[in-house]
Amino acid sequence: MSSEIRLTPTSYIVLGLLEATEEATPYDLKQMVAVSLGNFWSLQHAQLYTEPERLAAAGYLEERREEGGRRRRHYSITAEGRAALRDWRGEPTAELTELRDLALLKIFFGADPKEMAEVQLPAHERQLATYEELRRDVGKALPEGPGITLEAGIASERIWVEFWSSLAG
Amino acid sequence: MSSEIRLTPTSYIVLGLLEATEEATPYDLKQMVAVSLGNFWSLQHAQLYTEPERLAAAGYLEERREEGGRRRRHYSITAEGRAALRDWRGEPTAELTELRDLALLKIFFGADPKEMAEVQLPAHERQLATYEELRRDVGKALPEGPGITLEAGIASERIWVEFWSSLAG
DNA sequence: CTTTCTATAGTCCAAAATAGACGGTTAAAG
DNA sequence: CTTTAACCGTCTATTTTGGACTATAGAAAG
Repeated sequence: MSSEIRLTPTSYIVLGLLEATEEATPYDLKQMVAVSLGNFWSLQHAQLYTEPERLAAAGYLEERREEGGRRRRHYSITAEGRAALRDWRGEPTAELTELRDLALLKIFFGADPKEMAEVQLPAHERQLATYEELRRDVGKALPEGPGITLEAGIASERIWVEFWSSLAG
Repeated sequence: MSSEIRLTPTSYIVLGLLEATEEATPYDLKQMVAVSLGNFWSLQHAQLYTEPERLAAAGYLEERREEGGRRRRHYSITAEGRAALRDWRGEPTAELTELRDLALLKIFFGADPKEMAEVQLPAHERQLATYEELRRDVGKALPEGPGITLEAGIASERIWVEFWSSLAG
């Protein structure tokens, strides 16, 4: 049944999304990612095709393939998958936020802060506005987890707006 | 002389560090990363051995190999390397911060926020303290770029301390 | 001196992730 | 019917990760 595979964050993203939906195609997953955690954890769409396959081979998911037409693959989570997800989720992590900011990297190596701020400030303002709009529109309806991450996103964008403002002079 | 290679952030990190030092071995680079941008842009030490080789093959670096003993490789940046770095640095980017936060990911999928906060809060407090200490000790001596990124690190850690505090109840 | 310990320094491999090109299918509009 | 747009999926090359593994140099201990 299950060969040994390493479960990565990508794996848990797939498991987590499938726990909430009972069944989904990679394309469905792609859509879900796009509107939710894609905002704070980027991943390649190709991975949403290969990862479920890997997970299915290891027994964490079950695959059902359409007979006719597109022969889409539909995945659902197994008991084993649920268990793995539960274990992972239950284990708090002390790992720190990893920040990958190209603009900051350039500045570290001597880019002009003011010029950079002129480009970064509007970008972050837009992002902040998007999040706040999201909160206004669907905030109340969100499950606790996504609600909290949305707040985190807003808090962090606020900081960046402030930060780049200070450099914009 | 230079075959075509794709220059990634890793490439510019190597070029940027070498611009500041004239000459360094991969091990030196590793040390530099550890004390500076390693804080906000993680990379694998093995890359600091393979990347310079790649860059040298493409003409962006020059390699000098020790004759005796360890036969260490010493790299220095070429005019071509400097030009590439200058171009990259001069081009402001609108790309947003990419946030990879395992704790947030777990919470998104239903982990207990309070439990998580108990682990995350002290971790971020420690990190914030480290940065502030760094600023107190060497802050004034830092070049502009690293100084700004340090400020960014501090601002961002402050937010996280605040954020996790609010969840710790 | 020779062993042994520690910090230094480098290499390697398998697996996973990325970038992005490319190719098909379905449905709807004209 | 045909065109177009939205939908859906696969592929390859390259880069990155994680982490095991090896080796050298110098200092300290016997």
